[in-house]
Amino acid sequence: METLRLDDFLPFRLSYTSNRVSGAIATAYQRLFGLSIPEWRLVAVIAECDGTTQAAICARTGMDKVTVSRAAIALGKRELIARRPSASDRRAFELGLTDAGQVLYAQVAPKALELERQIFGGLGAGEATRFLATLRRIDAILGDSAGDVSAR
Amino acid sequence: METLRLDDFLPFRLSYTSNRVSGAIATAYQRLFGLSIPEWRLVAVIAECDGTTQAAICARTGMDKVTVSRAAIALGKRELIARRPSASDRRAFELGLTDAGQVLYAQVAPKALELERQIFGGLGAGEATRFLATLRRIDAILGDSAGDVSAR
DNA sequence: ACGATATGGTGTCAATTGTTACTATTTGCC
DNA sequence: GGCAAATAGTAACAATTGACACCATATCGT
Repeated sequence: METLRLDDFLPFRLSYTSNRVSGAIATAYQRLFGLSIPEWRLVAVIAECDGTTQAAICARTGMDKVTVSRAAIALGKRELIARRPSASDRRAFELGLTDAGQVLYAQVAPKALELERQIFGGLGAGEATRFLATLRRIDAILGDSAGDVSAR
Repeated sequence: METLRLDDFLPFRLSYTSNRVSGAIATAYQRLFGLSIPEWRLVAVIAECDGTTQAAICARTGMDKVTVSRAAIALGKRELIARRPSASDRRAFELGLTDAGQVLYAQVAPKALELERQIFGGLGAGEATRFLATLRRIDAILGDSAGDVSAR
C-alpha cells in the first residue's frame, strides 16, 4: 500500500495554508476597517464593477447567496454601498459604492495589495505567478460541477 | 494607484480554490465513511503515529484543541480509536486505533490517495511538487506568529 | 396571454466553529 | 516541600455558516 503522510497530503496542506492566510487577512481587515471577509470582498467587486447584482457576485466569488445578502445588508446599513432597485429586474438591486464607500475603498485597496506583498512578496521570481496558475488549473479540474469529485 | 483585481488577488484565489477542494473531499469522506474532516485527520495522524496525544495533534495540524477534543470523543464513541490514560501524564490520553479503526484506515487511506490523484493528478509534471513547495514557503513566511501579519 | 418553472433576494433554523471559563494535573521556582 | 504558573482536556456559551423555506418577479412554452 502506498503510504499516506498527512504532511505531504496536498488537500491537507492546501487547507492548512489557506486557513492561515485567511486568518491573517481577516484579522487585519477587521482591525483596520471593521470589515469581515465577505464584506470586503463585496466592496472590492463593487468597486471593480459598479452596478452588479448580488447574484453576479455569487457567481463570481463562489460565495453563498445568503452570505452575500447579509454582507450587502450590513454594508447598506453603514451606507458604504447603495442598493438601487434595478430598472430591468425589479427583484434585484444594482449595487454601487457611496461616496463614503469610495473613500473607504481608496484606503482598503492599497492595504490589500500591501498585505499580499507581505505574504507573497517573499516568494521567488515567477513563483507567485506559477502558484496562481496552478490554482487556476485546479479550479479547472474541479470544473463547474459544484465540486463533488466523488460523485461518479 | 496600483489596481486591485479580485480575480488575481492571491489571498482570494487561494481561499477560493482551497474551499472547493475541501468541499469535495469533505463530501466524499462523509458519504463514504461518515467521517468529518477533523475526524479523518485524527485517524490519519493516529495511524501514522500511535500513542500521540491531542495536544500533539493540535501542534501538528493547526487544528483548535476544542475541535480535536470533539473529534476524539466522537471517534472514541464509535470505538474507532482507544483513549488510554497516559502513564506519564495523567491529564492526557494516548490515542491509538482500535482493530475496527485499523480496518477503517485500511479503506480510508487508499481512497484519500485516490482523491488526491483525481484532483492533483491532472497537473503537469513537477507542478504539484512545486505547488507543495510554495505552500510550505508561505507557511514559513507566515512564521510561528499565530498568523497575525498585520501586527507590527 | 397564461400557467409552469426558474431566479433574485431574505428570514428562519440547524449545524459547525471558535471563545471563554473551568478542572485536574504537572512543572518550575523559591 | 509548597506555591505560582503553565498545560491537557472539557464544558458552556457565542458567533458564523450554510441548508431550507419562502415571497416577489421574470422567463419560457404553448
